[in-house]
Amino acid sequence: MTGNITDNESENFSWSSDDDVEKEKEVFDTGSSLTTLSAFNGTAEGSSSSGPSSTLFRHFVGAGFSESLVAKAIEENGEGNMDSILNALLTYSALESSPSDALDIEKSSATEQNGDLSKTNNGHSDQKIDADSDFWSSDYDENIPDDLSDSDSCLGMEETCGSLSEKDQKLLFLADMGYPVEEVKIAIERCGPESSLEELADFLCAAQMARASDATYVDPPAKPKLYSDYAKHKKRKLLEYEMRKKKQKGLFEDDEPIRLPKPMIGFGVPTEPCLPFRRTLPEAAIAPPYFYYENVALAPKGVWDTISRFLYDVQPEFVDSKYFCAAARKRGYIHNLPVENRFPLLPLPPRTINEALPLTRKWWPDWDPRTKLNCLQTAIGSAKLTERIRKALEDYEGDPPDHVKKYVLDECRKWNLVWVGRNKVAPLEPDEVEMLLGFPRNHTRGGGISRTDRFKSLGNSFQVDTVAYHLSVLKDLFPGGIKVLSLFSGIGGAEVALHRLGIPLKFVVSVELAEVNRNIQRSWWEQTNQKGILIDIVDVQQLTSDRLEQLINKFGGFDLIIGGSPCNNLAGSNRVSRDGLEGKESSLFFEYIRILDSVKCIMGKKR
DNA sequence: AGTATTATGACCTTGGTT
DNA sequence: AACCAAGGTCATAATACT
Repeated sequence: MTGNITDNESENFSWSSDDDVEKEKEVFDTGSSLTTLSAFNGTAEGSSSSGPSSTLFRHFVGAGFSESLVAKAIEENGEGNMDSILNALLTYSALESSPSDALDIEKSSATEQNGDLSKTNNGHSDQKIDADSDFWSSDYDENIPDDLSDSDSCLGMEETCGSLSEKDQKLLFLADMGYPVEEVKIAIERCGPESSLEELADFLCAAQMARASDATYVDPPAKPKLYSDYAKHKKRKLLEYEMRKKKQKGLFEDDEPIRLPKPMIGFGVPTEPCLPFRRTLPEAAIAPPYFYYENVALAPKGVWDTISRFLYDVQPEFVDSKYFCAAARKRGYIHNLPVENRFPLLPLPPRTINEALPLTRKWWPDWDPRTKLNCLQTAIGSAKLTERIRKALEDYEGDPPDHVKKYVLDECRKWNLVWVGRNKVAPLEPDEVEMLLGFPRNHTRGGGISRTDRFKSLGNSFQVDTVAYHLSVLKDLFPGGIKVLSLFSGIGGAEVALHRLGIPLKFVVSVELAEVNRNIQRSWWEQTNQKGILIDIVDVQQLTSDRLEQLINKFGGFDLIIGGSPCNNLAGSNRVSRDGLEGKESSLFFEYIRILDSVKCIMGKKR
């Protein structure tokens, strides 16, 4: 697979190969970044007004905008308003490039990507090249006119009556190409309703090829004629899509917003059947180290678009942990890990409430249809509430009337209450939460942590089985152990996941502000007889580029940078300060990308 | 002073109807 | 298109209690 990066093939990483973005980054890092960074580190405490301003600057530049434009955008929009800055930058860029060229708007940095395609074919672009040139080959250009003419009816229909949804259009179209309808449906679900025809076709094609190599399945013979037809349709469709996008959103909006997939299983989960999937990473994301970023899936509008933009335009993988355990946990993960040949932690955890909490079975009324818990949060239901529920139920001998059932069920869902006796519901205990999240029993117990803090720490953590499934591909890549930089690591979900996968932890730098969490992780580290080195860092701002360089020099770089930045400004449960990415804690996201970029640069220079 | 308890909506998505 | 209704969400801050 294309992203497999081992130490011995470090020469052809993309940062050294080409393009202006990288050059700019390089120049910037060797030059002014030092001053701005040190200024930032030095004055961060004092100029509390707008936190990571120079970090912002640096990473807008890192994202490919020129320094002067970034400076201008920040000056005009203020440091606090990130969206405005982004909009301004996108506007500048759009104005700079020719606005008449529809295809240039397709990707946010279309011109650079075109350059990439013509210049470099290494790494990830294999499949892309296939799709663009080989597969739907030849008469790409010549046939556009008569293709347009012979498809006018179709086009006109769509534009005038517009009754077909975009999804249905894609479905019909791909079905027309000879793909089975069921497969197309799966592809659309898996790639998301907003996925492009290219993505869908890639998906379907990969599935077919995978099956072709599978002895039990006899693939129908390929039909070359269809593919050339496809080339024509594809061209027209793409143009059409661009037109519609431009019409709907205007020039300055970004691409289609990221949508949540249904079902929310990302590139697959061990418990659900799915087609094999291959993905093509953006060029900029294919370079060591591996990174893995996590946050809540249901963030305010546009947040994931922004996050994705800062993480090299890698699309998030949205996964609901209800496919791994008995509790839901809808999260987005942006990573550059391979997605083939994943395997789950064994034994598979119980996936229903019934199995996970067998003692509740006896008391579970048949009018409570829940089989999964909702998201495990940081706060639990109050005693007053469970008392109210008990009293509401005690008035009736058998089944309560519907309105009481609804009240009880609503509260049970909202607070994840389970049945522990006749007419008695209760919130989960901390050890039950530990188990559901995949942590060893008593992971967060004792050592001076309060019960309240246990719930808080657990509620803020990874679901270990889910993350481990994604990280499982690292086991073959790093048989001798792995060097991890763990940001906002909390109670150490990432470390626990790697450990349970049997991947030796050679070297872990863990950044965590809360002392109770550091204690938990240190305690786990010692109890599991880890042979590697664990370095605690309290504040993420202590991880300056100097410090990073020092650490990298000492231990030879990092293999994996993993972390989820604080979500409390994004989470729906927050009634007070759901401020999006500009929130106080959410801004730590920019520390994540600062550190990721910094490590990439330092490690890049070493090679 | 630290911990436990409690009350406190809003935003987004989805699905349905008008 | 517009509207509505419903479900779900890695939380915060005031208050009470040790």
